[in-house]
Amino acid sequence: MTSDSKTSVQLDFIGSLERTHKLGVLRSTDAGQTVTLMGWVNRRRDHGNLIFLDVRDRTGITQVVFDKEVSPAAHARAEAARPEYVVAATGRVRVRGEGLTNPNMPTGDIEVVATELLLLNESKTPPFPIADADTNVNEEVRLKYRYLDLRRPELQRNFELRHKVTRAIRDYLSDNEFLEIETPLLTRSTPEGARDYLVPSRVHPGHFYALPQSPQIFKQILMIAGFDRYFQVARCFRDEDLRADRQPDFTQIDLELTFPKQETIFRVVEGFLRAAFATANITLPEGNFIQMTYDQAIRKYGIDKPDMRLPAMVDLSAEVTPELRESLKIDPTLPILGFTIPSVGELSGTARKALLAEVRTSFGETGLDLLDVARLRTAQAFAPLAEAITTALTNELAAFTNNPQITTNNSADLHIVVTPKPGTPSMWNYDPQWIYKRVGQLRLDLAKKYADKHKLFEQTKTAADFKFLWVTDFPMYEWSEEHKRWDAAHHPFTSPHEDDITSGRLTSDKGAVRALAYDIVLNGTELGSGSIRIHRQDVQAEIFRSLGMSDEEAQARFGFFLNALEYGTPPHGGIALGLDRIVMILAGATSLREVIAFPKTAKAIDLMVDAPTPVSDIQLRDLSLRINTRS
RNA sequence: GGGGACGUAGCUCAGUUGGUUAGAGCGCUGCCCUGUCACGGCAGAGGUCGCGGGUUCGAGCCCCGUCGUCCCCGCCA
Repeated sequence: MTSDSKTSVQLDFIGSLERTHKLGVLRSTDAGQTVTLMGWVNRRRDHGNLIFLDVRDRTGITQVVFDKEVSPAAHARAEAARPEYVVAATGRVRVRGEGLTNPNMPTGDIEVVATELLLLNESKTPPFPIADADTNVNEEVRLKYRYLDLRRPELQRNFELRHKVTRAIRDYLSDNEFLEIETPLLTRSTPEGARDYLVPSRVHPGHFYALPQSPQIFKQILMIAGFDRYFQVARCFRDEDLRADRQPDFTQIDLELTFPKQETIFRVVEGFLRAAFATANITLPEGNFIQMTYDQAIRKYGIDKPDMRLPAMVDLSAEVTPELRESLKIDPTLPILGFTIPSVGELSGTARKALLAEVRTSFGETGLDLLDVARLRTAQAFAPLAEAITTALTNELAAFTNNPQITTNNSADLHIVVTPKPGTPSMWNYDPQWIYKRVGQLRLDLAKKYADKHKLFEQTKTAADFKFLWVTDFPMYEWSEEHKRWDAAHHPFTSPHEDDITSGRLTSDKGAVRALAYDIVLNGTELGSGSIRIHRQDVQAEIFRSLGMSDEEAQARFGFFLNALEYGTPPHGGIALGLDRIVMILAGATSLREVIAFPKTAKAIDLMVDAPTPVSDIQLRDLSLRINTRS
């Protein structure tokens, strides 16, 4: 503490001194060279007449020795050095003697015997240690002192990885005839979708720019303009509540191309992901990523972004005979779903009952219930049912377990079976889709709860950690309870399947219309989302109408775009992937904040620069704004 | 908007049933130490227990409110 007020350290000017090597590079083959190293003091070990300084930069750490007998002056300077001081050391590289090497450091075979030390800058005692790799510091402190947090090797690695991934993607797309084209950040509000960040116009009082939620319309216009293939590492802005994997401003790999099939786009994305992962020394298997429809995803996983690191759900309807259904009074139109959480270990009877009770409580008044398979087995009448269910679940697990990461061990696996309670769907006011989703959620909750046991979420830094898939044929429309209308599930420029247009379903059966829209999913996280776009003005107008938008309204909102569509728009489509999420998963991080240099808190505050802030009355007056604080 | 967890020394945390002067490890400061690499030894400094109010003879601990951080739901075309 008192060091903070200490001003006695005499600092040195750098003069004409030049750095000869970075701190991760010297090896025994460099022995004998005279070198000048510059960096931060990682640690100081003071043995009196012998002092060791570990000097650190982004590339690594090198041990510098100060021997009073070799250079009393340098030794005296080293006595004053403290952690995070910036130093320049000159000396000779020496191979360390027998028993003195450090096998844990790449530079551990050598050390530099210093003849001179310059203290280029001092440092206050950092609020948290930079040198400790396993530091577990409150994020509030880390974000306030982000410049120190970023100095930690762990984060430096994350940002090196991010750079490499970004570069690999840029190179791959460039090599495949994509042009990187920038689009404006000051643009116009598009009323659908997330809330916009708005920027008031000084020149046009009462008018606002919006920061783009994505470059969607611009990239489509670039296709109309004939650029053929476009991409951009694009900043995007959405004013919605945050999560561990959601920041208000974030980066997308945005791309669009003309005359594509869905598969054209899939192959491009698979190509650049393979290249990106290769830079992290992860070789993704050859061949296309697996693919399933939205409908299949919901039925097998209860979610549109399945985590393929876990076994799927199984519809056990076939195992429950009609007579049994009758006697259990379970509605025949509703699914009975089971799934397995592998390798949770044997649960005692008490533990099993407690778990089931907890789950039942979480179901609340939803009309779902659990079958206790273990108990069913003990009742003679139901033993065959228990057997059939267990067999079905075990078969699914066996299929899944082609994955060498786990082994099947029946008694250690947790089987969960969810049934609708006796009664009709109308009684409980749900549809089958809702059941799939609820059980899918339970599957994820329990998998998280037992993550330490099954270890399926653990990173081994091999390709087996990363389970990609494409989800296709999303619904075109989504019923909005809030607005009592059909909204575009993806965005209103998405093309429906052509036969859904010709069949008239756009008006007659909106819920059944499938879009040429697709997501790419990695380990249960949505990495990206795209679609084949509408390229005909008449179809676009019809879609707007089907969304309840009058021609006048469509003109007012998207007139410029509808006009552009009338000048020879080629068929086109594309996708955008969250770069931050790709890097996060690749880095083994669980929060975007670990891979964004200057992230915001859950309340969208930047704790380092302290943003947002109020602005002066003069600024407000220039913008013709008045603050009306809500009470 | 809703639910949950957390907030005590610079950092990570402990703090019993409400009871005297609030502790530990790391870090920091001073001294000693020529082979350490999480160096070691001795001594020392460091606290508005997030903030405000209440209950009580007495509050880090109980109650109410508030602020902040994290996680989840809603929301995120």
